[in-house]
Amino acid sequence: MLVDDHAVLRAGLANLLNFEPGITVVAEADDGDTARQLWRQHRPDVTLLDLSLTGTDGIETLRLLHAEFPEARVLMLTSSEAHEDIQHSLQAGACGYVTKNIRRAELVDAIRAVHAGGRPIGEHVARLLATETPHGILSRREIEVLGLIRQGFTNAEIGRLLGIAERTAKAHVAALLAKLEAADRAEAVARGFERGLLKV
Amino acid sequence: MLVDDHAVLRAGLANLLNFEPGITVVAEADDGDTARQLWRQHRPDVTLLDLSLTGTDGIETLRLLHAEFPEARVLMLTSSEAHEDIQHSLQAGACGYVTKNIRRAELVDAIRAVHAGGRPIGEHVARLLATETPHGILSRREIEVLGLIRQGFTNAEIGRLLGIAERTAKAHVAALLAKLEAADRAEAVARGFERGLLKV
DNA sequence: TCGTCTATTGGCCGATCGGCCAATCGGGAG
DNA sequence: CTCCCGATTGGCCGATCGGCCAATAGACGA
Repeated sequence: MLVDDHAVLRAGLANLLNFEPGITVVAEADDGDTARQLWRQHRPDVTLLDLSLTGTDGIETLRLLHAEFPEARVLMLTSSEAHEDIQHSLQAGACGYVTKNIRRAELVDAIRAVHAGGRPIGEHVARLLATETPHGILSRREIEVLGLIRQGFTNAEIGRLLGIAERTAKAHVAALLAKLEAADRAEAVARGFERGLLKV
Repeated sequence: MLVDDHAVLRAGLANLLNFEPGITVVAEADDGDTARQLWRQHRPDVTLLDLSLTGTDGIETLRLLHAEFPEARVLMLTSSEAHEDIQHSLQAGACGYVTKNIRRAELVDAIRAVHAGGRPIGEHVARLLATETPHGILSRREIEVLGLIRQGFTNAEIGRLLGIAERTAKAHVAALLAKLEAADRAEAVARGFERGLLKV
């Protein structure tokens, strides 16, 4: 089963995969809710899932699907190379993770590996996981503050909104800037989006 | 000719299009420079171009290609729904603009329309252009500055990087803050992501 | 050709930011 | 029962920001 919000990619991929012996695309979905519904009907051996879906995002869809059907075998096929996306996907129950830059043969290999019970990680992705080491995870308070920074609030306003002193808000900002390795709040917001802490 | 950084999409699309009578994929490129080089060799009737390319981006590639070969007929095929991307693509010489959510038949129609001299705008895209009325679309320069803000650069650094005065960088920042209705650069970055001007 | 839009630059100024130092307190881990 | 961490607060200060005023030149569409 294919789950991707790009109809063009789905059509092309379906066409391509149907030529592979032993592989048949039995269903396609362009959003998470449809995907889970179709899964119940078709029980596909393998599901290719994109992260960027309209409505329920890919991670959440994966989480819900996995909660309902722990036996579902899902291979993430996405363009994101974010460390968090990989980690969250695998933690949410994905069997594998490959990027869309993968070549045709490698994708087919990965699909067969997932079907056989393996947990393939794209070569490219594996390299990412090996090298990158995030310096620290944000506390809840810091994520909350980051959400307010995103909305353009000053430290004083953040303090007022959270019922704390401006000085304390500044401390939280300083802490999250360090953890995100950001030079200022603007870069912190960008890092937040990149790490999946903030969503569009 | 196909220009897209996702090998999976190119492979699928090529496979699919080669089944359409009268359509043959003569070349594929995954970056802008390769695209222009291949165009010189193959002189394709129609070029499908994505906006997100590594290195020279899609708009710049389009601009360069159009400057060298004004007769090139390019159909933008991308996932961005940002007003700026649509406007800038058409101004840079694109014959048409469709999103990857388009269905197979519509894509084929659009390709034939471009070949015949038309300027097709995807149904979805047309609706976007008609309905949404943002306070103002960002200029290319402003988007460029926004990209630097995102990376945590100060106005002085932005000026240095772009070879302009700090004062001018400040003017660009002020302009984009107004257009994005953002209180500060942090909110501007967030708005940039929300509008699809910035990508993860 | 005219007017609009964009890119460019200047000065001035109060508000805000981010960094550095240090401190208390409560809670979870070992 | 300690130790470490996160949340909280304080003062101080140079750097940076964002707003307001005005101006020139080139490009592009009507």
